[in-house]
Amino acid sequence: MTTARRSDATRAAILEAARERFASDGYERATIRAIARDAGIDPSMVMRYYGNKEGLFVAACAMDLSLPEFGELPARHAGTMLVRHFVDRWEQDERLTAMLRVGVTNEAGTARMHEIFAQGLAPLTRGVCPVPEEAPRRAALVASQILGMALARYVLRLPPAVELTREEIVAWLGPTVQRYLTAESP
Amino acid sequence: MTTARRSDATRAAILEAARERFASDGYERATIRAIARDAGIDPSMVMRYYGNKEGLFVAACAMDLSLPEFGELPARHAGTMLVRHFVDRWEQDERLTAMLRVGVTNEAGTARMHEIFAQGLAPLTRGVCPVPEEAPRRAALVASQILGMALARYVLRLPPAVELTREEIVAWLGPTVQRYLTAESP
DNA sequence: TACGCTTGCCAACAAGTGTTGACCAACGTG
DNA sequence: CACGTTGGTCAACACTTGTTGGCAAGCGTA
Repeated sequence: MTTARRSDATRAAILEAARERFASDGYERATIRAIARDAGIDPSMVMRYYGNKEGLFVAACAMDLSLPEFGELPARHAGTMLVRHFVDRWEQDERLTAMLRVGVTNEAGTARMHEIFAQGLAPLTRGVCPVPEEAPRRAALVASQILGMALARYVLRLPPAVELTREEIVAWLGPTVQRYLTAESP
Repeated sequence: MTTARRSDATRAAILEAARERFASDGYERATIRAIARDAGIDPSMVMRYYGNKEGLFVAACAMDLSLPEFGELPARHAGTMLVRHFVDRWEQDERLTAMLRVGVTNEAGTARMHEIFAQGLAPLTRGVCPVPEEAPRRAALVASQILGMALARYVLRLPPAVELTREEIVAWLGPTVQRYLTAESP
């Protein structure tokens, strides 16, 4: 356990500003100078605390990959629950949008997305889908639908996608994800 | 009709190099210098022929938004046909990947995606889906699934998504899109 | 041949980038 | 109090970016 430092407030301000900038501007356009300005400090502080820009991104998007345990829950509602869980998180955690935006243009971001997919989503499907060796493929299908909605709604902001309510999204995507998880291979 | 110019070969080389760079690097990292180097000419030529970087992007991604006519075709296969059509185009036209990558970080790219959605996909759903005023919402759902697969497969390159065959994609996503188009609202 | 237009290269500009090191003030402990 | 450590600013570096203007060579026409 690391003891509290006098600079913890500054460090936190930097991380929050970085998350906002990465989420709204992407990796290249989120400049260290702009982030520092938002945080109300000098750009050189960012370097001192996080080494370089990539280190800052890693720190700003660090999170545990733990997902809720679906193993014990009724497999027939896994789709709906998964969609609801992701929509809720996406609404309240800028890191997800930041990672999606950065994952498209930055190599480290792409790698992090692969990691989250492999360690977060793929194992989870293993417990739900019928044939174990089909799990990665089914996880990819699920990812395509969930990331696609995030892309349309939070990044591209297509008006009809923005206007959907959370419950509408759950009602429409839930059965899709459920089918990708448990329906027999076509 | 514009008459042939002596520089048409160079212009075409620039556009092709630009498409490749935009598709693989995104807007910011696709520098004019790199594009010019790929095309084997001086960066200043790019400026002369296309004005500025944004003009180059517009020219490189210009295309007609016409989609095949689905109005006359059996509405019960519209989902499968739409998915097959998009997968085929995506495989052979770098402009689509370029537009997706750029649309995530660049404002002009986002605007172009809105345009393609509004003028390309949305009108097409109007002829297929039951209630006309639901057409935009259903088009957004379709877009989320199709763009999501493009994102996972061509941009993020999640291994299981890359390994899917075209026919597998059609077989899995076809029914999803069909449901988004024609199933009654949940 | 002489002229104007096109094609192309070269060198440079101004602005912005990530990054670094010197320097100052405040704090906490001996 | 003196002193090392920490938090912070300032100015500058080296580099890359989009963009511009000048100049030479080639082409077609008169």
